[in-house]
Amino acid sequence: MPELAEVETIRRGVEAVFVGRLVESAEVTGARSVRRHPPSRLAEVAVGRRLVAAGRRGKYLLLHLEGGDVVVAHMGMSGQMLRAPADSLRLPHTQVTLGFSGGDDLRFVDPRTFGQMFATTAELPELAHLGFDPIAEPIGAADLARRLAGRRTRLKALLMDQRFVAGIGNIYSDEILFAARLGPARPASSLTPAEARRLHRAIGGVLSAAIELRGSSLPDSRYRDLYGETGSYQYRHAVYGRAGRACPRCRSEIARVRYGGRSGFFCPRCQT
DNA sequence: AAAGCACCCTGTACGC
DNA sequence: TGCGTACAGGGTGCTT
Repeated sequence: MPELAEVETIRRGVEAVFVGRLVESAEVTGARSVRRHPPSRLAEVAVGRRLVAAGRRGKYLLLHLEGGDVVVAHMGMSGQMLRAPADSLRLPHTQVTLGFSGGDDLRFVDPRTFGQMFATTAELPELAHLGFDPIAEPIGAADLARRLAGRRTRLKALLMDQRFVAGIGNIYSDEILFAARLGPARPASSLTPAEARRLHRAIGGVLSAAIELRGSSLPDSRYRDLYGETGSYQYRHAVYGRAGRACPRCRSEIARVRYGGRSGFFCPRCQT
């Protein structure tokens, strides 16, 4: 399930491989993946345009085209963005194929089709709801503390709320809260200044470390980078998916809880 | 404002 | 072996 760290890894790959090349073709083989706009729109906007930059906002990958338009991709639960030679066989569930000059495709493969791609303008109106990006546009600890103060919701829910902060999902919210030694059900407004600083530090620290290790590829997750390689941050997970196992800090049992149909993991002893 | 839930979807794991 | 079912969850939208 690609979150900020995984999308950032993909972004870096796209930047290294495709920026500067010309989009020569755009083929949609999965209509649901481009459901936001008419299927023909992607090709109309992208074909004949050069890719000038690869960006990211939260979990959204941004392909900036010559002339200002942007192709946006969200991987959803199971989406992969893969580099492949243009003449190679397509994997099952290949939804969109962008053919670039030089003979390489950028292919969007997504079995569960929760992800999507669409073309839009440089102002990105579809992404206007997103909160700050903790890596691309971080805020200070005092600013974070102020924003937490007005919110009575649980910390985990707030970290996963894309309108509050963009890019954090189920895995990294759990890992961040463990690093900050804060319980997932703590009301955001209950944090002391010291706790808010811990949370601020944990957000930056966990996400930076996860990017460094090219994201998390869990057995259940389809996440691969542009080259089809797994990440390795899953080996650093302290709590996520580790119910019943020992907390790396205090050795007590990691607990699993459910909030609104989603599971969360935390150490009841370390995280208060 | 916050929380819960159904929905979209398919691969995987599990029980019988 | 094979079939049916539960489960996984990001985002959206609706209800409580």
